[in-house]
Amino acid sequence: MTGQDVILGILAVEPKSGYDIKKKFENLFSYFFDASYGTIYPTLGKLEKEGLITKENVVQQGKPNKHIYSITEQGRVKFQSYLESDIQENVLRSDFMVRLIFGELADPQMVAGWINNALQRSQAELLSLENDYERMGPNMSPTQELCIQIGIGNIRSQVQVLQDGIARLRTINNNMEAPSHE
Amino acid sequence: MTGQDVILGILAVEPKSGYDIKKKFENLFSYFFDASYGTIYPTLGKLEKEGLITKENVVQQGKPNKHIYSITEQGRVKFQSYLESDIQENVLRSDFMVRLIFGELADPQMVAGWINNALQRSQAELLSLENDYERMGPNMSPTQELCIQIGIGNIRSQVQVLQDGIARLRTINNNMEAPSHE
DNA sequence: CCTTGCATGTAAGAAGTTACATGATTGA
DNA sequence: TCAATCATGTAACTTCTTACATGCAAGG
Repeated sequence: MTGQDVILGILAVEPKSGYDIKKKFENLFSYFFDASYGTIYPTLGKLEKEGLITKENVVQQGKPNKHIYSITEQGRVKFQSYLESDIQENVLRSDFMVRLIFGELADPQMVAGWINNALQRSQAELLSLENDYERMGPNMSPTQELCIQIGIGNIRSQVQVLQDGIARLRTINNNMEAPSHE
Repeated sequence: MTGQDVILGILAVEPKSGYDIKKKFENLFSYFFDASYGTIYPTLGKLEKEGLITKENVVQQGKPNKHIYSITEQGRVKFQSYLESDIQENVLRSDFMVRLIFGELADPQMVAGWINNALQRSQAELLSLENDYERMGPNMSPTQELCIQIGIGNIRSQVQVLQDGIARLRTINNNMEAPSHE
């Protein structure tokens, strides 16, 4: 699975501009995929050259013009062949967890800061995802619901483990900062 | 955080060969970081050239020679500066979750296959991680324990959500394959 | 006036993977 | 005899990010 496959999939649902696609990544895909404009625009150009999508120039008043891309029959075939390919394993890259491995090499105050920071981020992301689910839930397909449930379950578990971990580390060693109240 | 930072960190704990470092990635880091030999060896060469590590040739009998790398004082300073840098956000790339988003564009039988497959993988990884924790737990630092607890919590949650999801989808639509018993 | 949103793109470079190339030893 | 383990490395390629470049309109 590359950016190409995902972009083609988005256009298989409905025609969109590069800007719209970026929006999709920020909303629907944020917790398990992302791509920047530096990927999106060159990919759209490439897909068009290959005949998998077509471009239409849409003039707007009061706003810049848009290039709306639509998938072709060839594009649909290509996307189906992605769906039939083997599933790639999940890849997680976590700076936070790498640092936990090296915890003994770092100042305990700093480690405490990392953990509190991670907890705060996780709590914020949990709220945000739960909010998305409430807003979009009724419009989601069953598998899209499953997807966001996985995301929410993951973060909820992470928040729990971090809270327990902070409490436990505090008893081992009085180095944890008090959690900040905002 | 790049491969460089992590490799330097591993050598900050104790001297190792490229081969040993790969082993570490497969054992300790598997669920949140990985690097191939194609990253490890060129990185070791670069770090040596920069004076952050030193190489020692170790002759072995019955086995190929090893290049054991040790961190220098300069290397330790560099690694500390990584630890003091801002934490990068977690990045997850999940082909499975991408496909769940496009579930409506795929054959329901195929979707059922994806989910059962993901469940089986998750269950296998859960067993493997729990096993690691049992084996290595007593030798782990408190923050390393926290790290593996996060990993286990994540997968456990994923298994739960997938199991519930399979049951729910089965009531919606009689397309789910019976789980295989191995 | 300043920021946000809308909107498209390029260029340089970082980072990493895959496949290739080599070769001895051990155990089944 | 065959596979796995030990062990190091290169080259070509893919993929993606960051920074740059541009510019209008609306709202506070």
